Amino acid sequence: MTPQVKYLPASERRAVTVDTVIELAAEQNPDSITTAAIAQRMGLTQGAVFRHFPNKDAILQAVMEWVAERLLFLVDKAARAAPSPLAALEAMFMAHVNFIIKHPGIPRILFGELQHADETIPKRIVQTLTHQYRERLHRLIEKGKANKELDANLDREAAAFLFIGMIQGLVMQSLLAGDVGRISHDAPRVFAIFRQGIRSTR
Amino acid sequence: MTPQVKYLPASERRAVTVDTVIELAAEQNPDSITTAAIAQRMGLTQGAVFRHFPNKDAILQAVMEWVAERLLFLVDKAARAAPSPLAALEAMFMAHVNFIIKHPGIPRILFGELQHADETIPKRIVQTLTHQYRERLHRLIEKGKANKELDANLDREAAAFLFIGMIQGLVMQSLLAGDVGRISHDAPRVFAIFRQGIRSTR
DNA sequence: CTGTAAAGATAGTAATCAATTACTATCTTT
DNA sequence: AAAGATAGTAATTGATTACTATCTTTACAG
Repeated sequence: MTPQVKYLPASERRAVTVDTVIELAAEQNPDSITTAAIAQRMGLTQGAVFRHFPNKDAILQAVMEWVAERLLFLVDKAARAAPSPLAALEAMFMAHVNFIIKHPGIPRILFGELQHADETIPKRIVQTLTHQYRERLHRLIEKGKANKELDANLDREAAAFLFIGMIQGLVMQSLLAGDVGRISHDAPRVFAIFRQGIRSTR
Repeated sequence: MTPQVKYLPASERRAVTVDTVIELAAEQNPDSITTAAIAQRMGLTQGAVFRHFPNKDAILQAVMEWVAERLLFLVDKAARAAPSPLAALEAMFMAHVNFIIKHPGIPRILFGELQHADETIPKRIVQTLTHQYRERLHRLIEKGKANKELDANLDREAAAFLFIGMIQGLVMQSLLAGDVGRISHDAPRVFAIFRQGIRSTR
């Protein structure tokens, strides 16, 4: 996908490298993506990669930073455009799901990072991301309670948990089936049950 | 944990190897568990492992088979002992969660397997497992509908999805926090929302 | 047009890991 | 207790991988 152009300015090369890693992660186990594979996909030799990153971890770190920034941006945009807290939750959900459909490699990289036992820098970025993500969910849920849209007794932490869990589940099933397209089919149906679980009982 | 005894009969050695891999997976990235590490943990040399398994993949395969069999057994037992379909779903959920708390390495191995792009044998075992798991969920949901416990219009596939997704989410959060104990605290709260989402609206 | 700094190519190194092989220790059976 | 079977050892091999040192090409400013 990403064009194979030589002699890019350093900042562009770093951006292309990030794109390439995400692209490769959609096709193979992210942990087994070699610097040689990244270079080949860009049309460079392996050594050239190290002109732009001090080591391999720095590449992954750049990927994680891009993902965190981009995902939060898209999700915020979707939530802002929604007319009510509950609608915002659904919009956020669908925006997240669509982001994953567009970049199927990303959840795989995320999962892979979480596997590492030690506290790597990429893992810390994921932690910060999910923390900020949960904060947004908590805020929307409280607004929904004030709004009477959501059950006043709703356990907001558990609800935020379930929200993220739904996405996890969708991703896992699509990994199992090897079919990313299924997600867009299943996502609204799953959200419907969630909605029933959190909304106020009239 | 597993005792370091030499000259075990082949079948026992294979069983100990499986235990050891699950043990190691709780401590480090499953993909980076080397045959040397497995051997060392058992008190053997690296080469000895290959006396009992033709290659490394066969070890993982044995692990997956053990997990699939054991999980389905525990989950079935829990469901059978429950007084109603909805209670069975909850019992199944808690049995699954407790299984993971006891063996935190297992979900990590599972995730790791799903990452592989090609159709490996371990991946196929996971597919079979989740298929059988979903069948059980579908059956319980239909029973619950007949029983009037569950909403007659409930989308059973989406509900099964969400059920598995909840567990995924709990596991992922515990991986993030590096604290398996949190699961037992959060699991019932998350299930409560799920219950609200699927039960019949009286 | 040309000098130069940045980007990339080439050709390595050291470390790691799965797998193999020739040999040895231990158990089991009769 | 001898003989055969089973389990484990020690050393090695070939492949892979992140990373590096040195040389070459390109883009572009003046």
